[in-house]
Amino acid sequence: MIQTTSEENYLKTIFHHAGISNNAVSTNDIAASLGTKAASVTEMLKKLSTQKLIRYKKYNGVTLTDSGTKQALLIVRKHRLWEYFLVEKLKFSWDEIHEVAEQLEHIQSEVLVERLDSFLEHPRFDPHGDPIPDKKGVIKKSDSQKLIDVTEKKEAIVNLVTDQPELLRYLSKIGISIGSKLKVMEKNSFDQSMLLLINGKNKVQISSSIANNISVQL
Amino acid sequence: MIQTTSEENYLKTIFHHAGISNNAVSTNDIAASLGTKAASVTEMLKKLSTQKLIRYKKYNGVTLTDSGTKQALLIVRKHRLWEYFLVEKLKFSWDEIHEVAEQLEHIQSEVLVERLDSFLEHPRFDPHGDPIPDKKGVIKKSDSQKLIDVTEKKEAIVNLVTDQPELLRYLSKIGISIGSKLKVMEKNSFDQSMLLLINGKNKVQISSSIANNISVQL
DNA sequence: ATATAAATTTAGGCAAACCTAAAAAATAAT
DNA sequence: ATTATTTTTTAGGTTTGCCTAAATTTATAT
Repeated sequence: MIQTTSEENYLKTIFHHAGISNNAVSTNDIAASLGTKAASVTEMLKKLSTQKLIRYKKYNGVTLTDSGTKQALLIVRKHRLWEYFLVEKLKFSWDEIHEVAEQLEHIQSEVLVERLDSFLEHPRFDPHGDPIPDKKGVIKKSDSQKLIDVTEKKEAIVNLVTDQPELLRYLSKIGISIGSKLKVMEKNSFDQSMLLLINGKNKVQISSSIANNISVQL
Repeated sequence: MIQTTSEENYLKTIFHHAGISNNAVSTNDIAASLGTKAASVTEMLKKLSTQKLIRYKKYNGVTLTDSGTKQALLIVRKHRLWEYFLVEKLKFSWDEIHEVAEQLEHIQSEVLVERLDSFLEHPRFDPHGDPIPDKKGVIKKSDSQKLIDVTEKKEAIVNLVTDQPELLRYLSKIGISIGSKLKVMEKNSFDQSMLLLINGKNKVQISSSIANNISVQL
């Protein structure tokens, strides 16, 4: 039942790529995310498949089984709890935590996770605003949507951003953080870029790929 | 400079066996502690030797270099800080913490260790009473305690003895004086007598009344 | 529809860290 | 001082997770 660090990283990556609807994920996408090569991914997929953590047919991409999803959610739970700990207790800033949380998430101890959760008083969202699955792997949904889907002239409050450090640094540089008020001034219809007014002050143009990685509440 | 988990475990084990005086440690002892075989140890010793972390001559045991000692102390620092965290913040009992601390000590992040240390308010001793090295690897000596209170397998340095001439004569006869290094090999639970290893050489059995009159520092 | 390109898998290798069995060196015992 | 025993090292394998290069399958384009 216990996974190696490498297996855990594969499960987590598949989970993140599959999204809520558990879409099939391609070998190449996994390789790109993990910084490995496609051949290595194929190898690992076979291994995870024999453990019934994924459904894998040659050339067809993979999906997580229920068991695999559960495992992935527990890793995500650990990652986000540790992130919360790092920011709330150890006073890390949110662009410093990713690398460390990547290591901490692999510590194997169920009791540790539950004690940590209690110590932190059962936080529901990590410092990026991402929901923390409970110990059964259940994620409570927030009624947020992607910034890219927000219609023109609407105002929204930033809810969560991905934990890619570069993106986080860029966003903080242009003045976007969790809680920022964004007003969509213009949406460029052919490249999906948008002009934002941030906290009623600064105007910034952002690309669709960035807008795609910011989640907001209206 | 960064060690693998395995290399770190070897360094830590050598450190613990060598004691404060950095005695040579045997291949077999390392293998026994780590649950590996002597052949595997030999292999790793070669590797650590080329990294100048240990001094290794075939068939001669190993000692840590200054660099190796420093690395070992930093691992010990991390281990003990995490143990303190687990007990003081997460309410683990002290017999639950070892396994988890064994994992946590390998997390690679200097800033994490220093922030954890601050968060815990710079504890000087872990829950077992062992001193926590500072960030430079310096161990502050604990206050002295009675030899009879030293736990099994611990090493201590003789600090002072009472001034009863008979006792002094007896002690000098069996090779114990101020500055002697004592390792508690066995504690007999019903008469409180103990078997000591003196300066890494001679084994001596002493009664509780003698152990009660020797003061040591860890 | 067939050629080209892209994605994926297979085949064969490599390094780390372990193993067993046999050889060599050091230590202990007669 | 030789022999016997223990310790350590060498030699040759194994597994995990990675790699490159070549083969295969699927997708794209003319």
